[in-house]
Amino acid sequence: MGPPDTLNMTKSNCYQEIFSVVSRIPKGRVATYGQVALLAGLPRKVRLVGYALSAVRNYLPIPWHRVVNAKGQISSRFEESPAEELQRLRLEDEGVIFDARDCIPLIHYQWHPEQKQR
DNA sequence: CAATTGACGCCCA
DNA sequence: TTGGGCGCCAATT
Repeated sequence: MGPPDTLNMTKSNCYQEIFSVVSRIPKGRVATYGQVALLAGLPRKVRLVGYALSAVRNYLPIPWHRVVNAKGQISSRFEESPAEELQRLRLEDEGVIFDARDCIPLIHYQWHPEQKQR
């Protein structure tokens, strides 16, 4: 079971695009699922983003924790998952502050890829 | 091959 | 303001 450093579980270009976008989110910033879908060129396939992220493995260098829903909250998994807690811890570790309603003020933390780094 | 399932987002009551 | 419902469509079973 060679731990692949490549996304060998990726079976489509959709996933590649999604992971590519997520990988560009800077530390300490967040992007919404809809935003990622848009940037990946998949305007209405918002749910596919969440689907793709669920396939991400821990050893893969993808900052999946920087993707939150449109309200700025950490999206609930199917069932209560430690991943949700981990996501919050990672974000706080990057300097993201949650408000009293467990929301991340997108007005302040949302990523704005002004110029595509090329 | 057909049905079900999502780590969502938007609309409307 | 908040909650419920529906649309999206690839992936999975």
